[in-house]
Amino acid sequence: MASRIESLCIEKGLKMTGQRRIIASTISEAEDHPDVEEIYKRAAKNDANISIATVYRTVRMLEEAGIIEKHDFGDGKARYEESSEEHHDHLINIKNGQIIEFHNDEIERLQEEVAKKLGYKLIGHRLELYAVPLKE
Amino acid sequence: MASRIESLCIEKGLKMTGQRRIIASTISEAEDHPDVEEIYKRAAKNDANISIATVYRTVRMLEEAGIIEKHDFGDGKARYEESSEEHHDHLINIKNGQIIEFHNDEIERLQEEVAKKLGYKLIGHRLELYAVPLKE
DNA sequence: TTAGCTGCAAACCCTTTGCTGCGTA
DNA sequence: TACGCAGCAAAGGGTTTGCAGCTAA
Repeated sequence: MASRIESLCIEKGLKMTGQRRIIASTISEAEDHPDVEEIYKRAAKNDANISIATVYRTVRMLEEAGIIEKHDFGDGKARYEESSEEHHDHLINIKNGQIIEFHNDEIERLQEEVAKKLGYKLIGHRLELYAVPLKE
Repeated sequence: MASRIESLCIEKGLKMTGQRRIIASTISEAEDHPDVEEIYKRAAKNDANISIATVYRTVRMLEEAGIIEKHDFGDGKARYEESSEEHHDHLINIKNGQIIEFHNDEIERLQEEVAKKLGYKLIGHRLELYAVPLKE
């Protein structure tokens, strides 16, 4: 059966090539937030012929389609994850780079409120918490 | 009298060169969040001999000294502003790129709380609101 | 005097793109 | 078949760096 990503490609009249299938499922299976280099390495395990240019083109396409999300955690390279139903923000453990997802309705609400008070309509936001473990 | 930045350079045993003085006061006088190219252009009005490499080296030095703050609003280039007493976050008007500073104690408190609940001690954060004007 | 700084240009890193041949629909 | 796509390598944008001469302390 066609995966979620395949259905979306068909819907948009895009060709479902082997490379796209592999790159898409690589991101889908990732439980972390891999950068392009990492996606490329993982995808290459399934098809050594994929080029990094194709990975760049594919993640851009998937991002524009809203299928995956792009993040920038300040290390100069883009990281990706599959879009989820529930919006979430990220806490980055600065000791080891581990990323924890969280969601807080109250913060979300306050953001809308802040924007409104300043005379703006909130379209999006970026919230990252940089932290260290309380104890080892 | 020596400016705040000059005092800090002396304190750290750094040389206070003409270029550093100019770059520092350029950032100090800025009321926006200029990128390196922009700082370079403004500084060049006072001394046409400054090179962009020196601007890069100086902003890095000032940032490491905690004198200025580096931001990345997602357009691929670093932006700088003088560190202020009061911490603040940024709302970016995505219609025109204008940046508005704001501060919200409640959001700050909730961030600490979120981190603590996840077993972390909050060290820093990044919060940006992307928004459009409510009406023109 | 001398350690540290500057300017220049080359190098770097991540990302995008032009071109040509290939594969999906 | 035909148009979109892939691979390759070159180019692009922001940033860093090696080197040789210069300058603040």
